[in-house]
Amino acid sequence: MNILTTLTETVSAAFAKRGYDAAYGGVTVSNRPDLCHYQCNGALPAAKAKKVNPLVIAGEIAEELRGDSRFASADAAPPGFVNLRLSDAFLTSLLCDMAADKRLLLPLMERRTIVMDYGGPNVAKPLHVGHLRSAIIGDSMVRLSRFLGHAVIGDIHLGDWGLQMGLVIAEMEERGLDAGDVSLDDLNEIYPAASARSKTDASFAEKAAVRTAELQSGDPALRAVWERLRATSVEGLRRSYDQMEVFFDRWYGESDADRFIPPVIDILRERGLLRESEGALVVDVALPEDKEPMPPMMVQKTNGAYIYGTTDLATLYQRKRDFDPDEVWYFTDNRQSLHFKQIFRCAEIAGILSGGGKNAVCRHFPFGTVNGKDGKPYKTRDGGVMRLSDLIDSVTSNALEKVKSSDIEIEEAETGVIARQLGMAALRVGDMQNHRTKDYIFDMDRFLATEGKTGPYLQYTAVRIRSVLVKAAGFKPGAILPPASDTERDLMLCMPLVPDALLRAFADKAPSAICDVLFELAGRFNRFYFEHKILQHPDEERRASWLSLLSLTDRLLTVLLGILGVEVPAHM
RNA sequence: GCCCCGGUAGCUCAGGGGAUAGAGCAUUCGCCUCCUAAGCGAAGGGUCGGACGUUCGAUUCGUCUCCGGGGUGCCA
Repeated sequence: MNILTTLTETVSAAFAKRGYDAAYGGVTVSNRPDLCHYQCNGALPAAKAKKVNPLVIAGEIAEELRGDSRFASADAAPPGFVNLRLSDAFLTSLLCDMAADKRLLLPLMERRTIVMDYGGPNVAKPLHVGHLRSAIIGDSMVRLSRFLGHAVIGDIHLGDWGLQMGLVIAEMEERGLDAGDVSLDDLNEIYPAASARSKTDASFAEKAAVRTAELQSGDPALRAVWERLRATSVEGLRRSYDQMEVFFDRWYGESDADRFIPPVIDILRERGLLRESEGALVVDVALPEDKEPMPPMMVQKTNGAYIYGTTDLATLYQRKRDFDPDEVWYFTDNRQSLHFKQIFRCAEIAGILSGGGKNAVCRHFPFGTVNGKDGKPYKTRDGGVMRLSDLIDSVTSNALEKVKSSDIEIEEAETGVIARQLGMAALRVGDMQNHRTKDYIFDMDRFLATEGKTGPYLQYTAVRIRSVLVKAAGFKPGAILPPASDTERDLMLCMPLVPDALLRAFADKAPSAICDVLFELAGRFNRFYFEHKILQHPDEERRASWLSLLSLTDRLLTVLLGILGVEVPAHM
């Protein structure tokens, strides 16, 4: 059980016992660590409701809690705070329990089947930083959800069936290229060129639209070309995702949903939801209570081709049929918020997600834009889109320089692996320390810096701990003892907050909560480490306790970093 | 036009009705005869964009406003 829930239950019971609403018993980590470890502010609103002095209520609650041996103190403070300090004995036994439990005292949650969509790469375009965000947030949510007990199916959902394919095919025709001749690099050049051309050349744009419609209607020659292009692209995508250690259980694409478009259209037609509008087929999804504009969702374009809304709907149909999930989660750019609202509503109205006594819930978890130092979307120096593969290469080579200039001697053979681990940690933590929903500024130098709140800092902390544990191989770890200093207590007090951070990250789909607790834990450990010379300590029992505390710290760091997809290097 | 999301220290960001608004970077000053100094400590630095309102209490909630970003049917 996590500490905040436990304490909230205790304090709520105290409120109830004194005749107040138990809902006032919410406990939070104190914002005045000099005064207490945890606090409850509920006496203030409780007093407001009853029109009495809040300090009196706080006093009653504190008195109620004072007999509880888990607290070293329970005090009322003006104007009406209840301040709680944990006893060293309770804190120590809590950590002993934590050390003995593989799951860090977190029970498995009720198992849900969740399909997660965190890829969305376009097979005609190279990966860029936007895909990085989707990939690492999604990947972390997969790892976290599995840790908490859920069944997750990660799907890359390739963008392989839209206008982008028609554009590429049309451009290849113009250049007289055969699909077999097109390499990954060619493909990465052809699409932007075709996209640009379509904006100035109307007849070319028309041709691309026609090719798209033909491909979607099953033209065998185009299908063959498309298959070749797709294979070339997927090979490159796999390489990038593998480098990042982002994994998917399914490599389905929009094209795999194509065969489910007819049944979906049938459902929409049977239910009388389809309407012709300006030559296209649309479904009305607006509700009377909508405050924001809610245009109808387009299902079929004037020229008969389908667009991403249609394939997304068909994909939902497929997911319901194949996985019968409880939930479907999407991690994409927040610019697609309206789009997802539309398809979720459409799916709901059409009943695509119901059946078998289970109604799948769809949720979009949007994220902000990755910007450069100028605050505008991240670009290369010459203003082009920064390719993810270039970015990874660049961060890895920067990391390699740092590894080579390290004070620690590292074998030549290891440097490459460590550089990749550091580079990916820099990218992942650099991204995820920002709240998911916000834009952030991408600054590789800062992410990879020697000092600061970075992925490598967290890794370094774990590396130091492991180094001590290796050197301590001759000593036996023993039971964790009550803290011998303030810095040790501070370290210990941080540990029960780890399960809460995981639950918060899950509730908000925000890995930044995990980063927060990691920096707190690592910072407190480094202070402890600086102050106490573990291996030199004369008292055997104390030393044994510290070794156990180190092991627990290491395990907490490793679990948290593992959920963020960050590995701990052997040396650094 | 309408609708979303931001504006907190020089920079990058936390916090989100309550106690003295916190980190990291940068700046200045300290700490390796001792387990990895990619570490630790200290100092300076804030009218929480602006105005009004609700409240015992607002950086946090509401209204308006300024600035920035995004969305608003045949791209994804």
